Amino acid sequence: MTSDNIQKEECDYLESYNAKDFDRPSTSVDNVIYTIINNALHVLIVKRSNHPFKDQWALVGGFVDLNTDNNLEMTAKRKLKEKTGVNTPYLEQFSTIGNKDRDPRGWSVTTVYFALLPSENITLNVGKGANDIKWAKIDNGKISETLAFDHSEILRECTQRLRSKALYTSLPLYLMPEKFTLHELQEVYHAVLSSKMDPKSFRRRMLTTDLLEETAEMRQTGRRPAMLYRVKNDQPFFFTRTIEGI
Amino acid sequence: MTSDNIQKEECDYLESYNAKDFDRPSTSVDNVIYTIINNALHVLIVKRSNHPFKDQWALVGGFVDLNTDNNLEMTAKRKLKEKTGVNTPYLEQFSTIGNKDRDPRGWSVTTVYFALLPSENITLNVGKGANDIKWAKIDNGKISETLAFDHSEILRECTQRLRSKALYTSLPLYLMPEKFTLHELQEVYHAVLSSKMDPKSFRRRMLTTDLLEETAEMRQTGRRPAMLYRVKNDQPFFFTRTIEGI
DNA sequence: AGAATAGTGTCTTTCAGACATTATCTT
DNA sequence: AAGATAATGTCTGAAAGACACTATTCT
Repeated sequence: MTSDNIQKEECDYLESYNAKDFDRPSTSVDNVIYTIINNALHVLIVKRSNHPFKDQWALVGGFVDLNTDNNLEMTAKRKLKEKTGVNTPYLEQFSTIGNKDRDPRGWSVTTVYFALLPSENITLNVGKGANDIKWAKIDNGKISETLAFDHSEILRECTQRLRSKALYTSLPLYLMPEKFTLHELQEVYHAVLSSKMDPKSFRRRMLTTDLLEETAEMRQTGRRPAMLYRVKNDQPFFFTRTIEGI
Repeated sequence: MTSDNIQKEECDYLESYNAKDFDRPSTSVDNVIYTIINNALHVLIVKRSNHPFKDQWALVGGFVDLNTDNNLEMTAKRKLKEKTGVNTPYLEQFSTIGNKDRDPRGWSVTTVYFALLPSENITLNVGKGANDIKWAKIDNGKISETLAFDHSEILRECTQRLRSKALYTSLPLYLMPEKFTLHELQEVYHAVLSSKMDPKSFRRRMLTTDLLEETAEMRQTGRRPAMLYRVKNDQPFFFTRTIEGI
């Protein structure tokens, strides 16, 4: 058969193809949206206003809308913008969970993204499908609320991933406001890692790369003023060695 | 409203819920199955016997079967077993691609897994939906065949991921036969990385961890015989520093 | 002996760990 | 001066890089 014939055949096939002929799992996206508040890691959760799991807390997510979303990442960004009013500076696909038991309505697939945001300039908005929204504090990798579906497990695994990445990447930089001191940055690493690091090792690591640049300003704290830095290069950086907590 | 009432309400909701009421993307799984043949990295591809992309090469994949597959990983393992006759010693979820353009039939989501297998004991089988199957040699991150859908790009990105993981993990061990020499293991690392490593550094790294154990045998090569090793601990190992190519 | 492959000795380099010390500010 | 926070000096240690060297086999 010639290649032209195959193309003709494929057109005929596509015309007669009916997307509803086969059973398909439902497809959603969930976001684990992290920020830092009062030196502690927090995650954004919403209270569901619809069944199933009505009135329970859940991650920020929703079904893919085949009409408005060109791809999965657009679904993630749409939900994130709807709830926070901002575009996230960092969004990474974490993992996809699909099985027949996670949703009482049947076979369901969710693609989980995680986002890192500075907490300034965010105005929380309950948006569609929710009647409450809040930042939940992460303590020892867990929050006090029980989440809908398998979201508690997703949150635990995602936070574990963020933690292990903080040992060899600059990802926590995406949680920082525009200007910050090295000490403040180290506190954010501590919040993510749940462990402390040697200040000399930490500063050496941050300053020998080309990640930061000094501003002309100092943070006036009432004690010795601290140099304010800003991010110079907004690509994530991967160190060749991991750093240890204390 | 009491919690009992919510539960009752949820039951009513689920009874009236019809899974076909909303448009859903099609959901598939694709496997990037790697092995080593003649000291070169290869990937398993099949020739499609159905539209779309009929008679073109593609990764080993297929739609999720909601009746037989309890979760996404089962779909991946089912297709892998169907084509190779074996269960893979290593399977990792790589990434999920979902958009409206990747499949001419419309919005489609695929979850990509990658597998690492020793090439022994494999009997290739065309299985369903294919009329040919073969190992394609990966040269500089690419194969000579053009793949269906977005599979060429998926393969490129997945191979890049495997490469970067080889710099700080023991993953290439899953490509080895039961017994192997350190030199053979290093050759496999070279095939994955497309670059050479210092033999002293490589051996030191492999032997100071608890990954391998000596067998009582030597490989007779016609020159100085080499010690044969086997894997002692089959968990993947993460080194705290990356190794450099030459 | 010479070639080929296996494997080692050892010095250098890099960067983190440890921890004492100095610097700059306020009260 | 005392106290608090910011920042550095400097020694040690772990593991990789570089590369010359030895070991074991076959012809």
